[in-house]
Amino acid sequence: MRPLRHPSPDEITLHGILHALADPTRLAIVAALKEQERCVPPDGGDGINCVETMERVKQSLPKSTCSQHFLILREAGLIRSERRGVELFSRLRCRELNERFPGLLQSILSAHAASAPVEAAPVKE
Amino acid sequence: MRPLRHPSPDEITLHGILHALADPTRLAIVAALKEQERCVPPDGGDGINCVETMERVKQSLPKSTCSQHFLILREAGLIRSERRGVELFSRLRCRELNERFPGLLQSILSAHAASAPVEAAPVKE
DNA sequence: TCTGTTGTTCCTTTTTCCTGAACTTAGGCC
DNA sequence: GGCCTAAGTTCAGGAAAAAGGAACAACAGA
Repeated sequence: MRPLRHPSPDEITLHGILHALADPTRLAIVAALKEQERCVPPDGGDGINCVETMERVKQSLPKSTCSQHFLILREAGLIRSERRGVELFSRLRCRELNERFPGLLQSILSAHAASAPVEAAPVKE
Repeated sequence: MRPLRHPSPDEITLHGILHALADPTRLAIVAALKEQERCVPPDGGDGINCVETMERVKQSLPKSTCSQHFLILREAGLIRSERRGVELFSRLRCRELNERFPGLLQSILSAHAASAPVEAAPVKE
């Protein structure tokens, strides 16, 4: 099991971020982590593990696919992950991202929220 | 030669935009069109053709590849293209994009400008 | 009409992505 | 300890997407 690699702020590239967020699943994961951060300030508590995250995202994907998605998000510098026991807890690197590319993550997540409204407000029948 | 298809504002998706801009060449094209718009207000004049755009981007790619890039940008709703004679003139759909996803394009282009400074200001030796 | 330029379409090669299967790691239970 | 289970990881195969060459279409100008 190789160690978790996290890029330093100046190693984070715009291309890496856009590529990571261009995938709907990964964007949903990031949105879920952001929501967690909003609910459990400061700094989103201790993060969420992969299973819990995928449940919130309401997608059931093979474990290998999830692992890849989290790897890409981590290497893009979007999330910081930490192994605790057998689990992997991740959270957004909001502060660093906002210093590196001010407003970028916020505007993408706003656009995401606008185009994919929360399912907590479903259409009544 | 099939007609040029442009999505209406509400057909424009965040995923389409992020996917289109996740490619370095396409991001550079969009940045070049934005720069054109800045130099020739309002609305960037009549647009730039593909050859001229690729020259500003300082990339020499096969024509087929360029054609594909412009197609993807167009179908994502980022640019509006128009055939005039044998040429294809394109320009950014700034206004519509900003109404659809406020601040999104601006923050991406700002991040791009920050991470890839213009080569007009090279490091002195 | 002929020629050169611009861009498109098609098709093949290359690259990237997805996923099932086997594996690693850690915790719980007897 | 031995065994089992759950959470992720790694790897290899096939599927999907992107890149690029070649032939083509459309127009302008001589």
